Amino acid sequence: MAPDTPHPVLLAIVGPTAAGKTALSLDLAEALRGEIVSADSRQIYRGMDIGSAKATSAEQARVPHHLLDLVDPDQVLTLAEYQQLAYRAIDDIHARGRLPLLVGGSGQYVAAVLEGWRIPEVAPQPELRKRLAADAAAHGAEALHARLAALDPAAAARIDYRNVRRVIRALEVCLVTGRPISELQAKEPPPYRILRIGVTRPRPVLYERIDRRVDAMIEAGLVDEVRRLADAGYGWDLPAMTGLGYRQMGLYLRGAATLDEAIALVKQATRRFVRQQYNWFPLSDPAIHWLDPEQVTVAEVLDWVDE
RNA sequence: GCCGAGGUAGCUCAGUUGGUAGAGCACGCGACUGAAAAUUGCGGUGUCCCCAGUUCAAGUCUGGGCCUCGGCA
Repeated sequence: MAPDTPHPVLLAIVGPTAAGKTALSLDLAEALRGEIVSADSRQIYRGMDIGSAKATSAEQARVPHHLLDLVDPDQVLTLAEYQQLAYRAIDDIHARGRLPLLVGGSGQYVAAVLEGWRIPEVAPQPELRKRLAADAAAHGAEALHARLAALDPAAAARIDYRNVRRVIRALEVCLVTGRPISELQAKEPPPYRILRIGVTRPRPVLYERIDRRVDAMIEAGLVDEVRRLADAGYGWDLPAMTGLGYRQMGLYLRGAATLDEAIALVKQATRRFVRQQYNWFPLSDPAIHWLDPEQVTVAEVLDWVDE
């Protein structure tokens, strides 16, 4: 047989919010004839542009973007659906002879794509979830967790009983399929040569950038954007409306906080989010080529990508 | 200036009859397989304003000082 054709390359740009992933990925995509596949759980919503720091129309004109504006804020796009769409977009970009860049800060989305999570094929069952949640409220989280332990000890051992949301999902899969969720979960790495670039900054610098970015979002009209969504009838409990910026502006619009308080809350929540993101993208991960945009030039990054 | 209240963790504060401190938030570290910017676990934080005194022992009692807030002038 002929030597294997090398797997096509997938460039992944990961890292915490406000570190500069967008700027770097635009430069790289232009230089490498690439197209951007967003891995951002907030930029999938139409009408949520400022708060989600979505690429502007000017930026989207520079480089083709995929997986933005997929659904309205009252619609749900599940992880499994996102994963499928991402693979489709990546394969399509490859087929056209271009380079896909997976860019985003939603750790779970990135992991699902790069690690090839095989996600149990059980769509959310709203009424079952409601029943289980009521159960937990009535008899306690431990009782619900005990139910899971009876059906799937391995899964129960991995999930804290107080994390009711994840206990419910695990139970949901076990009850619907009749099989333990822990047996249905697997990883099948996708057939790409994956290069991971992590964009990072010293923590204090990052926090400073967050503060400035939130201020810029306010100036760009975040309050109006959120008001428009609320006026359109999107409820504050929707997943889309609980995102950073939207939730806190909601407090302001409902009179539960002053604008200054709401702004401070956005900044604080974003810092917390950054810490959570580093759990998905550890600085110690040898698979990630970390860089600080202040320390390297795009040309140097390109050299590295070329190997 | 007088009267009152107060100074304890980055912030807001709790601290029993004296036995060298603790909550929330912040902050730090983790988990994560169809809600994930969600949900969730763990963990420090420290001249207890300063000086002197009483005491085996002072955040706690006494005296003095400094500062903050409120009221009255």
